[in-house]
Amino acid sequence: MAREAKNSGSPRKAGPVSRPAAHSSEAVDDYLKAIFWLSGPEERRVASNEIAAYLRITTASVTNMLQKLAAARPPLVSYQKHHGVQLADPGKLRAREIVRHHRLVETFLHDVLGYAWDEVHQEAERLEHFISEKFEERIAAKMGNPQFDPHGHAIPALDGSMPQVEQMTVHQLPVRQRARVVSVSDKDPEMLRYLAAQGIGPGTLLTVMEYLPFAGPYRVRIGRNKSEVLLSLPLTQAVYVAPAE
Amino acid sequence: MAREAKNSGSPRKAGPVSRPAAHSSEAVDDYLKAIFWLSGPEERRVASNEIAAYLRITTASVTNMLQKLAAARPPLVSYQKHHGVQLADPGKLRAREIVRHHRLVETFLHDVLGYAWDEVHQEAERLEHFISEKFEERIAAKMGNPQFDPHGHAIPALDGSMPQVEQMTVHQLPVRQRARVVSVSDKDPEMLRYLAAQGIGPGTLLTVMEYLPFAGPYRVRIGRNKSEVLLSLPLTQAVYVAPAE
DNA sequence: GGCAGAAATTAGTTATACCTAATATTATGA
DNA sequence: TCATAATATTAGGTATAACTAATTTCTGCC
Ligand SMILES: [Mn+2]
Ligand SMILES: [Mn+2]
Ligand SMILES: [Mn+2]
Ligand SMILES: [Mn+2]
Repeated sequence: MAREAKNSGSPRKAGPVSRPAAHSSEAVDDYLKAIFWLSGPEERRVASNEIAAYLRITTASVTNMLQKLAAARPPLVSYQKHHGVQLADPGKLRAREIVRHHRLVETFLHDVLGYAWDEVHQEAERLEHFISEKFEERIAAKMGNPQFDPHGHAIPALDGSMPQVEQMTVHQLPVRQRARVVSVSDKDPEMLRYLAAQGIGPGTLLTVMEYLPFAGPYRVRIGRNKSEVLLSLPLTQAVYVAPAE
Repeated sequence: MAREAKNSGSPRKAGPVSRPAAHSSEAVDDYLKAIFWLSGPEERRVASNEIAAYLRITTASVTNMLQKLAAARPPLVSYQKHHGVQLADPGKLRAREIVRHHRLVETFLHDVLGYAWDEVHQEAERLEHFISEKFEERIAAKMGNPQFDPHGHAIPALDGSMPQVEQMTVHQLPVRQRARVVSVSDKDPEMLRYLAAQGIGPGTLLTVMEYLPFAGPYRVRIGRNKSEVLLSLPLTQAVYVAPAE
């Protein structure tokens, strides 16, 4: 992908390209997404450090890319040497668009193509960069513009807006406080398979009955008062819930 | 995409990668496809020249890449300096796999997502490189393992085999010889829209009534003896037919 | 057989995006 | 306050895959 530099004359592929704006590269997309997640809802500055760990690359590479993102016109990030970055508006918009792509694709793979919920993340992680606006629009339409992906994550709207859902992890949930599962981390397929086997997914009602000292496990009642399961600390941190009235 | 070179230590993305073989790059895929098409059914050697024109890049770039493809282990092409290339078996297999991806994706976009037949090629041209084997398998299954794409092109089987259909262009069709449209070139969206408007697509019965000297136009009867249309030389070369019994 | 022109290759450059190693800056705690 | 540890930046290098310009090889024709 070393084209479109000085090469305004002849695009490498034939056919009229409808997309007007120059698309950001996969690498740029991934940095924007990383900053988006790491900066959190309060949109705090993110250290090169954190980005490097998140993307599993060196801090030198990160510094390099941050300088490019800041030098882009319009700038995608606001960058201050030695003091981290923040997404500028264009960068934030692009990050949210990629998140929309990711979650729509996940939902599509799950609902339309019958993928298991632990299989969708990996494929979406790649495809999110390469689908067109038309593809996005068509799969969204086919599924009736879904609001949530298979893991319970909210799908950003076309304008980038994302409903902020009030939520905490099971780890943070007080004992005996009944709660409903909002979403589950999609990063670890094994964890997802295990949770599914325990009957835990978005919508599941649960109550922490007891947590044992020194990092659990947690004894959790599923549903009204049916079964009980034991969840390790990592599992309780991967399940997000909202207290039920 | 400058990873996976000396970088055996830490893959850039988290998560266990199920794909075992190192995937070829988009550029490599495109070269293999170009050689595949240019060498034709008789699999003749292809000149750097032709590849450069087909991919709209310089011959220097082509020479460079051909040397890499030949140096790969196992070699993807058989290359002799100044005497063009031929696909080696691994290259041929990969080329056919990409063609399978392309045509399955086109069919999926058309049949499942409701794309018009002039819109599918561009999107498939990109996605063919990035879908997984699972995605391929799932869309194929969802559509009942289709044999042909929306333009009438045969979809290679999983083992790479492609039925060789007997066909000629309308340009080559003798006058008054009734024929059935097998396939239509998918490269030019405008042409596809025009042909669709004339009622011409895979399966259409037609007869050349007359061709006027000096590059046409051709007077062509559509169906049994309903309407007649005029087709320019480029159009008659874009429509492939098989004589009807 | 030799020569001109076409085709291909080599050489050197650019851009992206990674890397390691060396250096600089910032933050902390004695 | 100031030395040291943690962070970040710079400098220099690699690989991919394009480019232009210079050079070489091949081919067809006289
Ligand atoms: Mn989009
Ligand atoms: Mn998800
Ligand atoms: Mn495949
Ligand atoms: Mn086609």
